[in-house]
Amino acid sequence: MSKSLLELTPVQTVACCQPLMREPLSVAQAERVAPLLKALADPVRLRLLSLVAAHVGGEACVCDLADAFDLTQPTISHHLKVLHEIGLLDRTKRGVWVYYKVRTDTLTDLAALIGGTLPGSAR
Amino acid sequence: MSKSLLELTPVQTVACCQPLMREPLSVAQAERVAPLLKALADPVRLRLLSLVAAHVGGEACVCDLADAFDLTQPTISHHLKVLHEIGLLDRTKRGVWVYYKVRTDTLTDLAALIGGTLPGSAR
DNA sequence: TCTCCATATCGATGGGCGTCTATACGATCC
DNA sequence: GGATCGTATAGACGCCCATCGATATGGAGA
Repeated sequence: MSKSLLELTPVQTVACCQPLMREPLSVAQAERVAPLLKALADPVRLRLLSLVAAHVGGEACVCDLADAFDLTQPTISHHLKVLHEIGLLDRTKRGVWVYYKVRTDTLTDLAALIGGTLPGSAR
Repeated sequence: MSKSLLELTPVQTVACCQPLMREPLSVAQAERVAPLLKALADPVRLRLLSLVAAHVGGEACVCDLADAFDLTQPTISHHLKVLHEIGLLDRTKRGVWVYYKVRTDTLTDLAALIGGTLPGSAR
């Protein structure tokens, strides 16, 4: 688990209710979460993340991904770097190829913070 | 529930697993979700949302919120407008005051898309 | 070693956005 | 109706960022 990333206490995470909704976020918390959301807040990066996750083995190399977009290779590489540096993608080099893999824990923490883990809790 | 907002099928929502991780997001889906995340991806707006949610009755007027920030009133007003227009805040005018209220359903849908609704599903 | 291929870095550019000041709107009260 | 108070809009400015073309890096094969 990546408690350190969002700095959710185990209680907050386990309590299974929206920390965002329970008590006011501190300035520090907000400034730590915002960059993560900013990294996600791009159509290309959302699709990249989803493509990587849905790929066989949960990982994909750049060559697998670039074809899905009408963008240049440097641009794709840039987006992958953003996702990697923020902690949403793991990066592994095997031979000439670089494989990216989704860090599910980060996404899970983020979702817990945003919406909690209540299945039918819309009220 | 606001299925229409993110356009999650009931199955995707109920299936309670990360749609983002299950199959590649369509271009249309990504372009619909990204603005929502972009609206959230700002420290001030995160804190605004959280302040509104944590306020008594789940709603707060601008005057309650502005004091928590070192920003001008128009700037706060601008951020509230962004959150309102994207569907994260409801807006009600009572007399001279305007009250904002968090739309929990939108947040819940978003969280379901990002991380699913699995309590301890980090893997 | 030379070449080729996959990926990353660099520098430039155009557009979007967070913030400000100034001002407008609209409701309440005297 | 005029003053006042809460909130929103308008316009301007500076910075960040998505994208590009050009180039660098570095492993694999001949």
